[in-house]
Amino acid sequence: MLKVYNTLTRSQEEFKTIEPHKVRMYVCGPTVYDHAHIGHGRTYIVYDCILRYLTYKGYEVKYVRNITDIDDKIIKRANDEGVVFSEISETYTASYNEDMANLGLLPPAVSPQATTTIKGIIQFIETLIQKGHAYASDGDVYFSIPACKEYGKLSRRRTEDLKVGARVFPGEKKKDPLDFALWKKAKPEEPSWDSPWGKGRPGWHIECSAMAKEHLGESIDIHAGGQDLIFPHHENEIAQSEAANEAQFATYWFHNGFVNINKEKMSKSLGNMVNLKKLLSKFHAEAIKFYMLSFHYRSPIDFSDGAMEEAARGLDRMYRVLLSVPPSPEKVEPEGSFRERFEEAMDDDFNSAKAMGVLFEMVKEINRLQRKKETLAQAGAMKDLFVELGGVLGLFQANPEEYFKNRPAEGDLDATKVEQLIAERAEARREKNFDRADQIRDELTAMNVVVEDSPEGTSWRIKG
RNA sequence: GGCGACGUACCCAAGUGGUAAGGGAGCGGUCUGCAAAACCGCCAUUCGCCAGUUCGACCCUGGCCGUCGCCUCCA
Repeated sequence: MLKVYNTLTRSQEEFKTIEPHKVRMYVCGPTVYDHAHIGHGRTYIVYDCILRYLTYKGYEVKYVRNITDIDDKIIKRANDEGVVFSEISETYTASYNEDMANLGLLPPAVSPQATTTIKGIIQFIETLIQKGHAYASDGDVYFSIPACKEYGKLSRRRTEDLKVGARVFPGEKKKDPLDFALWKKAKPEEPSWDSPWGKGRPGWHIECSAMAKEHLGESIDIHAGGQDLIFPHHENEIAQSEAANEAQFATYWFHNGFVNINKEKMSKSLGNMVNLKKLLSKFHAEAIKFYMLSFHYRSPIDFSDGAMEEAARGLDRMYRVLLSVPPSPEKVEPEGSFRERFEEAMDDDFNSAKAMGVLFEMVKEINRLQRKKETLAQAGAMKDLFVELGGVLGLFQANPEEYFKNRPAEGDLDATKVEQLIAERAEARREKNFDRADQIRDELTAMNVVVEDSPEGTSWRIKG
């Protein structure tokens, strides 16, 4: 039985969908004003894993992950660079999509953009005004917090507490300091769309409510995102959606932990941002996934190069199994309770760290079984299960040979040259000229190539 | 100030009211021309500190110390 932690109730609950065997899942995507960093990477890796596990469990999942392509930060960046806002949003949307693909994440069923949902957003706002939850004010439209009794139920904040720090700034047209903008009147030179309130653009929170409704309906099973979105973003989404639809917005709210650098939050001002593309150039995509999934998704991660390298070594150990064990000739469920234990871990609020422990135990068992001819078939059967379960975490999607040879390495490696040296070394070894053989190995080591001899011959890989 | 999270071996990291998964590193061994990989063995009497509840707590309660996050844009 799958149990999940729900931020809304702050407790673990049995997972029950609105419609049997179907899951409607919405994940807040990025605001595309810069390249994605590893924090984005973690978030989308985590929900990719959850998507895969739900699918493994037999659910038909409709996964929606939006792109916020109109926002203050985008406009600011466009102004700084003297280009139109769409140039910024298009550039970084493409960059983001490229990163997601390179990470090997399953594409969402729909990846809606704010700028193509304007009609739905306007309708949504009109509904809120009609129902008395929003008001127009000189070209802006605000959501009215005093009219919203349950406001604060997700973040567990009381409106009285929030008011202490909030105030209305000059130029704002709010009735209450906590009211937030649904529609923002366009300033001169700003990108804008026509609306019943004049030219303007949508506020950040309303777009997610509108996109979720358009693609998944009024009530959804899972709404997820980084834990920083709990307040105000998700709190506001709940307020809008439940006021407009008069139905529960999302049953389960998942929030993943942050990626910190040296125990500090990544931020531009601290200059400690770790760019996802840069990381992908240094490590195999699956090593990054492996690293992220070796933590519980709700825990913070203190990222370090050392830990990342360690993860890469761990994944190497797993891939070595894929390389060395022949596939089972027929599909048989191997002995042992590995599948059960893997599911038990994942059923426990997607405990991928625990599930990876099971995977490592399988590595040891497979290696044991493959040492003897009489148990080689069993090793193959277990390897098949190993690959299947690893696949649920998004791992083992690469060809093992290529994994070891095409991995990111310092500089370019001339594979032909390597093969040539290996052949030469094999010849030297045949002639028992071990001095020459070791000399060649040293040469290869200098090229970051590890040579391994076995009864079947010599293989090589790039040192991880 | 309000809300919240965390503190487990050298490092990373799961975890449970009944006595600590897994990985990395290290050490010893098997194998190997040498190595690598793999396998076998060793590696926390102890889970920030103190008190309480309990037959029994690392896991429950309270206090303290430390680290961090949200409350303004943020995955």
